[in-house]
Amino acid sequence: MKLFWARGYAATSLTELLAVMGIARSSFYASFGTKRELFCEALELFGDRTLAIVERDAQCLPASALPRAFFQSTILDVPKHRSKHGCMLVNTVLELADVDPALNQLATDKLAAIESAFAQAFQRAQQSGELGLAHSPRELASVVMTINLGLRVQSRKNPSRQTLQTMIDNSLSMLGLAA
Amino acid sequence: MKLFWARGYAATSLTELLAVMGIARSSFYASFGTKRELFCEALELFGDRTLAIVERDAQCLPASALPRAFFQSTILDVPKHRSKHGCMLVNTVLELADVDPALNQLATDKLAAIESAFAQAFQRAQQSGELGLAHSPRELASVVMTINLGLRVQSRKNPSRQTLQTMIDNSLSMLGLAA
DNA sequence: GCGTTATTGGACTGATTGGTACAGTATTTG
DNA sequence: CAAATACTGTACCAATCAGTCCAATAACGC
Repeated sequence: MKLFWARGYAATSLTELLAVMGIARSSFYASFGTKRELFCEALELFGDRTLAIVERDAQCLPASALPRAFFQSTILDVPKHRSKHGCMLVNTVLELADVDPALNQLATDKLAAIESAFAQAFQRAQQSGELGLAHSPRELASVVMTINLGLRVQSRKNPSRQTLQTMIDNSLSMLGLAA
Repeated sequence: MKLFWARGYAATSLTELLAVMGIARSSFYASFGTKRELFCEALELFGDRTLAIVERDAQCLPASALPRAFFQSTILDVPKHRSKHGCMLVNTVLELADVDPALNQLATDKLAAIESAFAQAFQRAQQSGELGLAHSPRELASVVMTINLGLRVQSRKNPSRQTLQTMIDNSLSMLGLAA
């Protein structure tokens, strides 16, 4: 998963894959089928882990702090080489949108699930009066997601942590979610 | 350029390239050198055209209307198959960040030039009093850019024009740049 | 008209790709 | 210990890749 994450689907050769997995070619095909199947599994795993972060934070944090917490744990609180890899879902959408529609759909669905988790958290917060009613939960979640995608692209160029930090701060403050 | 734009670098084979260019293999290498060189030229062309859009709009539009005008002409005012291709600079960064640092740098630089054009427009607008001083021009430009990147990712999944339109509206309204 | 320059199509190379086949060797299970 | 299972290393396949070479042909300038 880490290799696919860093280098994308096409640029990851089977030989490299075998090297980092530490298994023989035959074992690979016996256990995982094709390269594409393994990529699917990796993508699914990545998506689930990311979704889990949002859902975990949603349980113990006020909704207004959710976006910042998410950016913190996916972009800032990771070793630099990790944050440089961006988000595997985003990478996949951009690499494969016009090449492999099925994989694009898989990544898109996972992103939608994450957005949906945000929307639900915002909805609960509005019902409890914790969050204003200026925008609908889905609108809010959509914008948070757009910014998230943008930040993930930003982190794939080679920015300093400081640059990322201020980009996150600026984005959130303009959203009125700086809190 | 269009083919590279749609399918990325690795997924575009020389054979496909020759087909759409309507030239023979030998002519290709005689005129353009390698596949990578052509990609560079295409990337440069794409970047320059995009930059030209911002600079044109900056001359005849108030700065507060600039982001919307940019999203309009790069995402909405294009045939659907075009907007689905996203932004070639963004696509390149995400595909090649960990694979070809030089190309990544080239795309990153072009993106920086676009951001810089926004920043200059915002600065002029602040000097003329047209724009508030709540945020610095560079901060504003950075956030506009992040949202731009996010929207380009969004448009690479398969969204309806309506979906894109509302995402743009929501993003801009939350920025206080809805104007 | 002729000579030069572009352009062609196709054969070819060497490398790499994902994927298969198989005999041999560990490892595990009973 | 023995049988079954898992895994290895390697050779191999067909396909594709980017890039080279060259003789034949077309287009152009004079």
